[in-house]
Amino acid sequence: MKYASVILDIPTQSLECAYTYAVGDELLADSIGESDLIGCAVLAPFGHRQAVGFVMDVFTELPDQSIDPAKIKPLLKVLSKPYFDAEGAACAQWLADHYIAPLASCVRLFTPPGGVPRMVKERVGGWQLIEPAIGEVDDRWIVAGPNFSDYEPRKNAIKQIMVLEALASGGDVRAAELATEFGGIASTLSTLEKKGAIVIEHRRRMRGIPAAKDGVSQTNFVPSAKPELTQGQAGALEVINRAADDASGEVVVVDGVTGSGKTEVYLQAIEHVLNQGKTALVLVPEISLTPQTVGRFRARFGDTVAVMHSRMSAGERFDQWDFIRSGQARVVVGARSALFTPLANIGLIVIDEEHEGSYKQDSAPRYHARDVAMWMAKRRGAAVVLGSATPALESLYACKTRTDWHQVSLPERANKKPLPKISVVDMAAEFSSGSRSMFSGALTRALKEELSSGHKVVLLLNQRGFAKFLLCRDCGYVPTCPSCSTSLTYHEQGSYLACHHCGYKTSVPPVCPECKSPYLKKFGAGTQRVEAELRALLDSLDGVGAGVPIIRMDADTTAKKGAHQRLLEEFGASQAAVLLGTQMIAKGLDFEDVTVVGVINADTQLHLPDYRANERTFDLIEQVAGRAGRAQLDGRVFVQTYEADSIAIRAAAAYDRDRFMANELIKRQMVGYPPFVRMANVLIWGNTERSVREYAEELQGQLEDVVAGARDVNMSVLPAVPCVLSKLRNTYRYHILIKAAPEVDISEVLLPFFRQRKTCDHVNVAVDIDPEDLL
DNA sequence: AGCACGCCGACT
DNA sequence: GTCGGCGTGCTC
Repeated sequence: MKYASVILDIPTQSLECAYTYAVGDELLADSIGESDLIGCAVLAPFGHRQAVGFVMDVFTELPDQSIDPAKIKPLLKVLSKPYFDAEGAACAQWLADHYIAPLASCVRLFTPPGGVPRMVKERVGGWQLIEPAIGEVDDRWIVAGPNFSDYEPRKNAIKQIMVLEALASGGDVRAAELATEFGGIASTLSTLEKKGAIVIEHRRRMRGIPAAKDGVSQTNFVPSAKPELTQGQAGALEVINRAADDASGEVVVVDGVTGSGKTEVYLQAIEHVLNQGKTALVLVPEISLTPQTVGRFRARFGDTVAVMHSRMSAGERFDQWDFIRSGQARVVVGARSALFTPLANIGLIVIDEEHEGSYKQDSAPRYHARDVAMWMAKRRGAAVVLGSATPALESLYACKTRTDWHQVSLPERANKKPLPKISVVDMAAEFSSGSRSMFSGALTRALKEELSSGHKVVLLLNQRGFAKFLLCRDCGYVPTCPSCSTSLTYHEQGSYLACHHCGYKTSVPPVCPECKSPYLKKFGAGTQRVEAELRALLDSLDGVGAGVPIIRMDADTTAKKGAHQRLLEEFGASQAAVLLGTQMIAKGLDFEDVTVVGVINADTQLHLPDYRANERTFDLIEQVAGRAGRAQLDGRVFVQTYEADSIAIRAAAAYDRDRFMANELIKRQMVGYPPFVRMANVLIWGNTERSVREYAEELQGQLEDVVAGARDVNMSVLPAVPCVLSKLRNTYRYHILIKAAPEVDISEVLLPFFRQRKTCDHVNVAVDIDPEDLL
């Protein structure tokens, strides 16, 4: 008798542990071999009803002595092919433990969305098993039959003749294609098939990919040319290849300025592991996952490239998932969720734009793709490449302090062009000299010069500043917390300033405490208003005028599917034009005739109560500067700011990351932030302020007991305070920050407490390990 | 005594 | 997530 350990797909905290079921021999015989039972969806009896579960492990003997053998029931049915293997099961368990998340939610990461059977509650009659609505789809293909050349259609059988001609000139055709061209052809085809002139074949179709001749593979694929590597690229490739050959989970940080050809290094490193019979996984931030990005990988590796991201339809994802599972896919390019596709034999995991916050999932399980990739690589003997023009401070610090992290630099652009000169424009000075415009004199002059000579301009509106703060327009003073060194956020109701780390509160000062100016501004401006002002400005400039289009790219204008792409094409096709947008335009754009880049408000996020604020500002400037002067034309960059003396902005303007990093590391060490401490953020939210606050305070006490109970652990629980976004979508939010020394495994200490904690009605609790932000 | 309600543990 | 067992407290 075999036994299966099953995690039930019922998302609740009280069903965390796996249940053991007997596996009947006839069940195995009817479905699949025993080794493949791991990862399968199964139907299991559970109390008086049935539930869908996933097999985590298979045993030949009863594994756990504590279970009464009489209670064990047999599994009823195997519902699917395996979604993951033993390695995947181990990963799900690790995710659940490390991120303190329900195991069922971690297992679900491995299943193709929409393609999984589940139990659904009916209005009458209780629970019902719903088999997946999404599965394989076939295309009908018309292929020449045995009598193809002999068959003579009647002269008036026009449709028959057209079909045969199409077949003779273009080879195999899809029935659907012929139908769109010639209209109803069903009877025509059946006649031709009867005569043996054609054969109709059913071939598996890949949704989202133009149908290829034999369903999947392109027969006439020619890989794109491998360009000669620069010295820097060759050096980076060598380090990566060595790490891949070492197969011990080493990490290589590729620190390459924009345009330095990081992608080519990835391509050749992937080729290296493919040649050894291994596979490769490439993660890209969701917004950078454009057809062009995928195209570069397809151009080199052809139809062995699978793609996986959240904007694909459920059908497309299912097809790609199945393509990967079949083993035909050798390279997977995708967003963070691609980590969980069934790619076997991974030799290399590339994470591009490694510093991007979107690699952290913001709902349970709150995993970070980089950390999951590193865990996987270690287990499976792969190497990890972290690529970025602005690697995360933590990554650079790890390279300096750990032997299994390596850093390689690509300091030169592949086209040998120098990086564009960055000018910092002090907006406080502009203001005191009488200008009230949001566009400085220097930027206005540059707009006029470049647009009138037919070049393009990119303007970035740094909108990551929804938390309002107070700013003195004369001296740039921003009120900060006396004990936390973060800026205070402005609260409309009650008109007070508050610190969201320690709870410090103070009233709004009537004049600037530094220079006594009454011009205290509450900060935060929208793209629409900037667009209107920019339009007025352009229309007033000689040689520019109303003919120059402004293309606005923000969350609003890119909401529709394909809008992002369309706006970029519009910008590319224009002569002189301005692209005005939020963060999303900071990276990946590659237009040859962009000669000016302007950052309207570089400092808004400097004042967010976020310990990464300086780093994010530095990154943003470096990233957006790389958009200028990518081809023959020289580029200029203007950074407008009220914080002209801020280290982040000064150092970014000088492309001096070492200086920034040295300064920032000292600050982080003093105030106690990563990489010098590890953090966990406990979020508490619910419908009434009082119940949330009271529960948060109770939880704080319990957590303090937990930490006190853990011996020799350097760890502390900060007081429960309202979140920066204290009221969000009608829920009230509190948080408790926990800090620990870097060597402490926070999850290990907190896990038992949260696993046994009873859920509380009306108040929800979530733990965020290594939080990306504390808002 | 009889019943409504809420809490708590079991479910393999 | 759902059920049933059990204790509490109110009602007939």
